[in-house]
Amino acid sequence: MATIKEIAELAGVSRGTVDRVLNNRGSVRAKTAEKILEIAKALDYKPNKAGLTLAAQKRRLKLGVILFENSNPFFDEVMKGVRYQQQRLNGYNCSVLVRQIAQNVQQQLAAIDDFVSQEVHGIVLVPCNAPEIARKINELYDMGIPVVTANTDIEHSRRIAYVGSNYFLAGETAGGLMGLMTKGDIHAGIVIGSRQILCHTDRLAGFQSCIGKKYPHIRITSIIENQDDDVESFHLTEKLLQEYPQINALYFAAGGVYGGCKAVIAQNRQHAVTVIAHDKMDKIRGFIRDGIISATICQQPFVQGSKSLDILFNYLTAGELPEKELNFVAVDIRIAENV
Amino acid sequence: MATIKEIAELAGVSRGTVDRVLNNRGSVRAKTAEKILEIAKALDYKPNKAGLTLAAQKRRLKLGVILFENSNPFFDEVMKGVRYQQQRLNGYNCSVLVRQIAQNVQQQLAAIDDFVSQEVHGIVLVPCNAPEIARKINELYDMGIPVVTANTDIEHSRRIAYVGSNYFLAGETAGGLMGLMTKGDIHAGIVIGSRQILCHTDRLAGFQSCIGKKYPHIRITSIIENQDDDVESFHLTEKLLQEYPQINALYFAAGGVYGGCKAVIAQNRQHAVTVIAHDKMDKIRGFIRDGIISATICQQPFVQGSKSLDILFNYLTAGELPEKELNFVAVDIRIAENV
DNA sequence: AATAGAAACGTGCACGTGCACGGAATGAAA
DNA sequence: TTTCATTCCGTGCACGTGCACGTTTCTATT
Repeated sequence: MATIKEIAELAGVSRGTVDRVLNNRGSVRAKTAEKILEIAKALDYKPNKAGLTLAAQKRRLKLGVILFENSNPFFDEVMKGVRYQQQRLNGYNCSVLVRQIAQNVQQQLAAIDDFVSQEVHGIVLVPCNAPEIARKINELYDMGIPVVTANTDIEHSRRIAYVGSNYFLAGETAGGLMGLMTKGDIHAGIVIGSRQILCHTDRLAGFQSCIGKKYPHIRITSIIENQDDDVESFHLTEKLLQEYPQINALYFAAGGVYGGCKAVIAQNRQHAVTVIAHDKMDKIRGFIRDGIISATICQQPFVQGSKSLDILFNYLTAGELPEKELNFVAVDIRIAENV
Repeated sequence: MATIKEIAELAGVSRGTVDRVLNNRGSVRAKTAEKILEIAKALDYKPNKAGLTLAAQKRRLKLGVILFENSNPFFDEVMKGVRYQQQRLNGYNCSVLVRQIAQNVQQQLAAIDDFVSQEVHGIVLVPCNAPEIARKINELYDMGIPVVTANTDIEHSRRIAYVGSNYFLAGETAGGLMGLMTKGDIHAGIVIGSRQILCHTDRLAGFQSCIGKKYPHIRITSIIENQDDDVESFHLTEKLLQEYPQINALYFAAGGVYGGCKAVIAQNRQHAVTVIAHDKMDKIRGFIRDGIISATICQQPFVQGSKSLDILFNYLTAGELPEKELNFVAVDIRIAENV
């Protein structure tokens, strides 16, 4: 690997000049610059990462993470990934501040401002889907504070990267699993959180698309909304099962899986109903192990937490963006055996 | 984060002395050492990783990778992970040499010796299961050349880490999928590579264990060995299907999946037979997409290739071992939708 | 008490990069 | 020719660590 020093020697100039050319900060004669660029190209110069990070940590890096409070157990898992990366980055003299807030545009804006006043160098954000947030992200970008979105993306914003699921594909996969795990006439009920939330409707669309294309033996009987709430979910699912005794499959496209399963058990239908769900929080892990939930599709919360921070850190130290702006985590299927 | 310099100043000694104490290379008065250790503990000193890597690359690191030649397409995927990491590590002035050899103890020993004569600082190895190899690994360890095993582990050896599947668990998961994806009386045929190969028998044992415990509707009709060869696999599977017309499920526990599927299609049984297999090489990806293979369990070859090198590099630069000696890759289920 | 020898410790360089400061060369105007 | 400003470029330090070398202090022996 070529170093700046080597290039400088070959070009007969000093390291400083090479640095100016490579990071084009001007004040170099065109002829000299050309010569240096030529040599750099010939030697295939790539900046040494250890050197970059070392130089970058003159200023002790401060990163901020904003995600939703742990009313949602999913974010506990994301947090584990954040914690892991926090510890790792600590070894690079980089500190990570975490703020868990309610899912609320105003609070989110306030949290961002607070981080700015604390002079963080970059932010990982699970954005609320509002134009104010998108505008704020662009402001931050202009101020030189890069933002990485995690779990949920946001349109019309110059976030440097997104780390999370492809929700439509996850829905399709859920449909595929239900298709493979059922035979004969199937009457499927679908439980989603809310039709207002993009992630939920994306999954729903994917599911319907797959069923429609490949599995005509499955008929969608009813779609209900449980607001991601277990109590609500219990009652609505119970009502659904009573109203449609022919239902023999359920797809939980979002939260409230625990409450829904409880309703299935309360009706003693757990052997008659094939349940497909998402994620594998501790609360429902037992249901997966016992086969009450046949399969679940996970969005790798740990990876989301750790990777988003990693991307931000690399951007700030090495000035390096990931190849893909959209870093989709794999659609991860779990059944009783590999949960 | 505390630095050596800070500790030195607080202890009223020089950086060199602190270095000697922290890396206990002796020649420091007990009282001084104690004082330094105390301060280091109080400040929670952790060596800075960027500094470590920078210091380590005075000697240009050379790593060696030995895996089996691409007669086996699985290792092409592993190679992609190796290539990725190779490029990344290049940015740390670390070069990676790769050697693909036949699955043969003598050749493997020769390849190792060759790497040693080229003065590599560490080796990633897919080991042949032979005591000579284990002994060689221990020799290398004593010479200060650490070895990370990938894909297959080896007993009684002081490899610093293993990166690969838990084969028994993967087999159990295959059983679980077949159980979930079939109804009624099932007669299952099993095709493995060889009973001599530990990975294959581990998967088989896991599969049988799961079926025996949870899915009495599945009866294992016959177990055949195809030596991981597609031509062999085609003929044997064809014979199997002819001999047992009642077979309506197949588990391919190892290679030769392509040949086996071809036999199923040749018999026009693809709609009657539920096929579960492992891995998703390009060759069989079409079968997965078309639903001829209902599900496949992957061992994340890319991760195996990249992670093993990463562990080795971290060990050599930061002197850091992963928390777990056994780094199992997740049991990764794929169906048509998420392949 | 003198001296050798060992133990204990300090100093400086290397690793690769970024950046501030200052010096040298160049050109234009007086 | 001198003066001045601008462009261009070299030098040195910082970041954190490891290690070779050199120097000082202590202990033991004559």
